[in-house]
Amino acid sequence: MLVIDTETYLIGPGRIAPKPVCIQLCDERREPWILLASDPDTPDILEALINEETIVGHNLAFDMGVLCEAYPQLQTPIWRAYTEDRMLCTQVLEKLIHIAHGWDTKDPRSNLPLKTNLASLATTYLKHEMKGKDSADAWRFRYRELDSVPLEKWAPDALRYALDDALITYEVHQSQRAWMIKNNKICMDMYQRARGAWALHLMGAWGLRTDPEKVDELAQRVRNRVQGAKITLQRTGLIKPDGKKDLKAIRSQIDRAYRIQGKDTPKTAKGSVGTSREVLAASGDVSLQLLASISNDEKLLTTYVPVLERGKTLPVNASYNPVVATGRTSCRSPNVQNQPREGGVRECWIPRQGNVYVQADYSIAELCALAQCCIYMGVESSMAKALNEGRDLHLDLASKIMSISYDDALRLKSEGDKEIKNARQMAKIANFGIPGGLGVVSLVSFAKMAYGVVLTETEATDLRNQWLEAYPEMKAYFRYVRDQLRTQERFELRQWRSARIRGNVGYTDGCNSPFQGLAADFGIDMCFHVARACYIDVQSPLYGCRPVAFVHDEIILECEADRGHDAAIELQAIMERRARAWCPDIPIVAEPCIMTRWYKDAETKYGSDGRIIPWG
DNA sequence: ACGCGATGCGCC
DNA sequence: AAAGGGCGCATCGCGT
Repeated sequence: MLVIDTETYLIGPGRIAPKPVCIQLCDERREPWILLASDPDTPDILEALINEETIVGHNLAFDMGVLCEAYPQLQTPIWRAYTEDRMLCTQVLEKLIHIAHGWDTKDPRSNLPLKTNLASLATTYLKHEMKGKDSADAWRFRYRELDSVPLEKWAPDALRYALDDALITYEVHQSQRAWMIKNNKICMDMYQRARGAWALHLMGAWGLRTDPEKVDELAQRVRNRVQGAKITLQRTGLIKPDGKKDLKAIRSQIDRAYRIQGKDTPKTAKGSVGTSREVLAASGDVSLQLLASISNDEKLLTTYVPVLERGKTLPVNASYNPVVATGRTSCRSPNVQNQPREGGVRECWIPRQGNVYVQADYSIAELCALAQCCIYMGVESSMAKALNEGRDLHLDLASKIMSISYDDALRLKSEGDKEIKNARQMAKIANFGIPGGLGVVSLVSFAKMAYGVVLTETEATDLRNQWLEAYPEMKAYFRYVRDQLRTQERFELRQWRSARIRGNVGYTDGCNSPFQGLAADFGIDMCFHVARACYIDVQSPLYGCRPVAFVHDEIILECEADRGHDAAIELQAIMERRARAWCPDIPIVAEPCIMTRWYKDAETKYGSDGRIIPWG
């Protein structure tokens, strides 16, 4: 086992893999040593080590990105080591440990906020304070001053700081292993997630660009609408002279408006007057309704437009979190996983000159994963059966709701029958809502929120019963979770196949996690395999493509325009193959397409020669 | 000036 | 028996 750490030039937009200054190493001898990046022997030494050892690092993906960029000869060895489960990130492992215990705010071992930076881990595991006592920390951002400077001339603190990081990482990792064993919480998917972290890091590092003209158009449009309304609202006192909302005034006006209507004032969880768009819109008050009408544009203007502006001149480098409680990933700075589908934000993202986006997503990934979970449980699954018969799952349920055969449902749908269309809509509500443990009351609001469908409680009850009848295995699925909770308030969940542990779950999260986590597992696994094809598989049609975004069941690559078709087909093939590896009993389908921008509902579009051409 | 809880809202 | 989950981000307002 070998710890690798690097000190580098500074990071900046478009510079996520900066030039290294030195590489520190530490193995079981616990005597860290250092290689100068400028030493011509360094890449060969590293190559030999990476070919042999299990490599450990804190935020390892960053260091591997640095090394790949500085020494192209290391690319293949690094990818091989990831593929052979010889790459391990202590930061990712720490997150898995937290999830396994079900911790989310404080680390009970140290009573400190739950963080995963190296200093926090040193405190928690080693009782070692990395900061404050000396000047070593001061070197953190100054290593570029030491580029090509022989080690004899380094300030002792600069050397010590660099070496300490490697040693501490080594010691922390030993402690993590001891902790997992002592608490019987071995994080079996730590290598898998380290792979995912690597693929996601590369996506963030490559970055996304925006279309300057489109961004300006959007910004202009949205700004005008918000500005106009704000001037009016300042006169009515709902917005203060400084442009900020006066929540006190807004809340009291909402209260008044609802009283006038003879309705109860909507309250939040903590008991204050709710101020959501829905509340404002239903207030019957013109000013409040005006406020509601700009809510959407305000969100675009404050959250999304500034990021799009940045992308006009520099790559936007999102940073991904390779694992959260359910097993999914998350993304920040910016969060490219929650770009609005409506309003023209997505369409501002464009591939670099001469490229197209090759994109694909899994269809009904989580439902497929749910069916596979039932099979893993040893339960016969009619959902799996329907999927294996190639049925559209929503239409299948719709046919059962209407008490007709699947073939008749297919025929009616193709004829544009209204009743079957409605039934299929109801089926979607059931399929997407109920697996997570939605009760009747919540199902009603879920239908309204997500689909604009108004259900009575009776209708929701019927729908839920029909769903349970169509998929009898789901009774066993829910029963398993209930059984866990018969003798305890919370329990420890073990994911199928990945064996990832999630501690401290109750009923609804206990229902959700198995299938959401399984879909997340094959999603991130797919990212790794796609990225590997893009970066090092010279034989692959994806070679040279660059993944730029991952959104749970969707991946987007930049690809040279004339290679789009072959890339799309290969992307689909890898995606379906990786899904199979996790869900061997379910045929999971990926749908590829080519786009000139990030369109929300792009579909596979064929040219006259039968090859896929850009959508939109 | 800054931190933080509450609230609301974007996505899958 | 009943029970959607879970991210990130911006804003407001209060407290230190």
